[in-house]
Amino acid sequence: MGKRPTIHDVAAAAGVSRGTVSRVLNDDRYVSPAAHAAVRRAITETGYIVNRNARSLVTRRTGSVVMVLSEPHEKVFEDPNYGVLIRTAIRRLAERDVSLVVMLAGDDGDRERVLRYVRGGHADGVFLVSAHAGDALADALVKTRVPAVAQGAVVGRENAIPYAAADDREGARQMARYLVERGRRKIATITGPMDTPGGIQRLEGFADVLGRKASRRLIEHGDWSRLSGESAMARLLERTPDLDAVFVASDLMAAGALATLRAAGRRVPDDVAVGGFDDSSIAASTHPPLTTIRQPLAQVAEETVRLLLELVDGADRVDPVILPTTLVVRDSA
Amino acid sequence: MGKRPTIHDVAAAAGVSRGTVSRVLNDDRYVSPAAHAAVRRAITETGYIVNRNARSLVTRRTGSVVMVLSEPHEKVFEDPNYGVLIRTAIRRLAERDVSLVVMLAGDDGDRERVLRYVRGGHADGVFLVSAHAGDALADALVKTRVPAVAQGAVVGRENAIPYAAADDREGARQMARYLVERGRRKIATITGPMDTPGGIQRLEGFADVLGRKASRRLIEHGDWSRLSGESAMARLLERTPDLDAVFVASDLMAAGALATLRAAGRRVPDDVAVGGFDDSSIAASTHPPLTTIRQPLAQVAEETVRLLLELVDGADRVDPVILPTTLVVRDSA
DNA sequence: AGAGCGTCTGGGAGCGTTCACAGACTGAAG
DNA sequence: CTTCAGTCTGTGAACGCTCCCAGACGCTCT
Repeated sequence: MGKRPTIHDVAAAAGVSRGTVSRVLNDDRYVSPAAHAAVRRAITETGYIVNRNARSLVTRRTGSVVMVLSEPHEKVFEDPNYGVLIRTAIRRLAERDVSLVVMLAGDDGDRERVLRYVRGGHADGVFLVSAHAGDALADALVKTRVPAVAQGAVVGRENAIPYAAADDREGARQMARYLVERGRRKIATITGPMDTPGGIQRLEGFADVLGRKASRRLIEHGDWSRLSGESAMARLLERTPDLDAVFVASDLMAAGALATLRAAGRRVPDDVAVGGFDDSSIAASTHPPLTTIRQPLAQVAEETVRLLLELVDGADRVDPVILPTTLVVRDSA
Repeated sequence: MGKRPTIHDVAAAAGVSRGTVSRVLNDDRYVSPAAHAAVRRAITETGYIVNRNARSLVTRRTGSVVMVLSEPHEKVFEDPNYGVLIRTAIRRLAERDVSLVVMLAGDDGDRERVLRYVRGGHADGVFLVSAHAGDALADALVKTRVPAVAQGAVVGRENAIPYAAADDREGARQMARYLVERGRRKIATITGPMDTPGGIQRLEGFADVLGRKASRRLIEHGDWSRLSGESAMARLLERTPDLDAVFVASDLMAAGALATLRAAGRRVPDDVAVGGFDDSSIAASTHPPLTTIRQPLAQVAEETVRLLLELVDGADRVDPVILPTTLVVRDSA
């Protein structure tokens, strides 16, 4: 197998100079139709593919962005939301011929590696997923001045890092209202971690509706994992055995809560109504299927990518995007 | 913010030449301890980070591999197995400071993009996931001569593309034997797609044990998706209402089968025993929890990565790896 | 003392692009 | 006919590395 053709070979085959080939490649102005055609033909003839390294070396652009997953290793990808996010991001980026590098940021070694990667100029942008408040990596990343966006606000850095997210607070209100309307009187909630926007705002929305009824003893915290949903539900049940509804801030945790309720002999929704959040793929497959709040996660991912690409293209600032949620009624409430 | 330091700056700071810095960077022989120390110090002082593009340009190595997911877009990541695979691969590769680019190969445009990417020399290796028999992309990839491995054999290309996989056939036998031992008499099976090793070999293992009892009317095919598990189970039930067990070739499909059985009023395991395969995260959270075959997927991913790295490092061939499975008994059978 | 060998260092060349600049050509305006 | 603006093209100079070669240096052995 011979060497791969370079821009030189194409130029020779087309009977023009490197410069002209380069202009065609980057569709610059000022290329005659004839030259353009000749180059295009030469490219397919020779099977030429540009060498991104050589290009990057001079343009300082890599044609790739990095997605950083800030979760402990065993938890990352536990929630099906990750799959939606990554799949959607890849597709959207591919349309622009940008490739996606995925990195984990679960421990210090990871974080250092990510930072080195970004500082080294190996990515045109950073797509932060599930960064928590006070995340040192997020700060360091901002300092590198490499364009960065987040899926869901980074608590405390809302202005430094643009983001797209669902309207968590209003979504939680929708569910709380629904539970109240259905005549539930003692409504508890299992929140996400209180250093994430989903944790904070879904609790706020819940409190908006329940008001004084949202007492401390009806609130428990999880960490988005299924297991944490199980144990939070157990604590709730022990403390307030007569609760008749629970709003769980994610479907995955809700699946855990369901298991605990079943083990405790509570019927859902007869004894206890359960409301989830996400409308992820698990929602429809629990028993009973979850009544939940649908957040348009694919769309969130698309918008996040759009923001990132705008920044990469030179926008000096972009506005956050908040997308509406909808109530999806199934059998659990 | 000034320019990023280059190898020149480090050389100047250390009072040596570029050549010596380069030697330290690539830990070549023949660098005096004094020079080595000076360079190391200069590197941290200046905050130098090598420019991979410049390096790649001359070495023809990129320091990254690409994971190619050959599934239709809506199905990719539906199964939690994907998460395990990708998470494990990223971690293992990170140890060697290799980054992972993830690409989808769900339609022709995707496949062409992948090919262009690999042909362009943008990855040192390819990690194929869920490639089906007759996959044109796999063939084209092999022709590029870029090192490639697969998670699970690529049917028809077992010799061209090294792989790591679980012992699908023996795993299926374990489950079939278990169901027989438990006194089940009319045992059906829902297979995976018959152009994947998991589809083929898990059916073979099933047939190994059931022998003549594995009649056509007790076999249905799914496509690994939950939904396909639901419908396959429905077809089975219609055709053979008196079946008393079913071996489903993946937990995700088994979850679907469980839903169909419940809807049909069959009790699990009393009326119908259900056996899954994978022991993925869903297995423990279905109702009832699935008795299944555990395949060490993280280990499979690790081995696949190991094979790939060996090829990248110049090995001219590596042997496939087959890992043992174990029966995990829960409540569904 | 000289030869020979292993160790260490510096610097030129080259990897495949893009970019900036200079110059050629065209047609319209003066 | 000259001037000028607009269009188009070719070429040298980077970009930041690694590779290779030539040569310096210090030993040991004859």
